[in-house]
Amino acid sequence: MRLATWNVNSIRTRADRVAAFLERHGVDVLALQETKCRDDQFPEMVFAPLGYEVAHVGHSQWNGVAILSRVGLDDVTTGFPGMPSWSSKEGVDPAPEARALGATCGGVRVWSLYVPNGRTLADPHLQYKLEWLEALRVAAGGWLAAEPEAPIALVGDWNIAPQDDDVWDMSVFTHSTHVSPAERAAFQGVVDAGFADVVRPLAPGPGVYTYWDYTQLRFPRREGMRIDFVLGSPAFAGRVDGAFIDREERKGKGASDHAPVVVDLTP
DNA sequence: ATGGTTGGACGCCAA
Repeated sequence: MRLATWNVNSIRTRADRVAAFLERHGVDVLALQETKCRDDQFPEMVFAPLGYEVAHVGHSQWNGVAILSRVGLDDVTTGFPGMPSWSSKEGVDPAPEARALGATCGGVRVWSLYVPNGRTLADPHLQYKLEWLEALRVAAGGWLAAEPEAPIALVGDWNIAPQDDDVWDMSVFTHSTHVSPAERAAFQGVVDAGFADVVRPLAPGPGVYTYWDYTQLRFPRREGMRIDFVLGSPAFAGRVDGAFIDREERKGKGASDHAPVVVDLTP
């Protein structure tokens, strides 16, 4: 089974590109982040003829996560237990955002995750990000404790560069989110709960990234960040026999600022 | 070249 994750940065703008990606690589299950649409706006009609079922949660023009599968799509769950809420505006009650979607596809429990950005070190959004990751650690740890042999994949845009090699120049990030000790500790907490990065061993750095900012010619300058990850439970990780980052997808007109991350599982 | 991308709610916020 071939599983991929991709922060697509608007599914409506890039539906054709996503369809071409699915066909080109024979992807069975694709987790998407930043679909940037409501459920009723998701272009399911592009993917149904190709044989993919779609699960999506999107409340507005922000966030939005989906799972496309041609090997079954069961037990769809929106959000995880304990997931924090957020409101950017004073006077507006915090509510759960469209940042987590779970489904069982071909026997694998897949979670499409869009971790909050954090914005700046002083922004309340960073505290939200840390609380969100802590709640995920607790929830995912519980799933694994209940079913130690379950193949579970936590995939998506984690908005964290766990290692110095995961950015092109650490000196640029001295006062930035994504590399702070608190964020890295929150990421490590999920790893310590039993979920391993299954891609890094097969796509080692330095200089291997999944995201390049649209500005400052970051992509042609090869100035990127590794912030999109496939974290697998022991049963999942033990079945991984291939992985790559599709850097070609970042090229050309109409590219997302993220590249897809692809993992192959043995049957 | 007095800017520098892109996307979505079309005026600015978010990344």
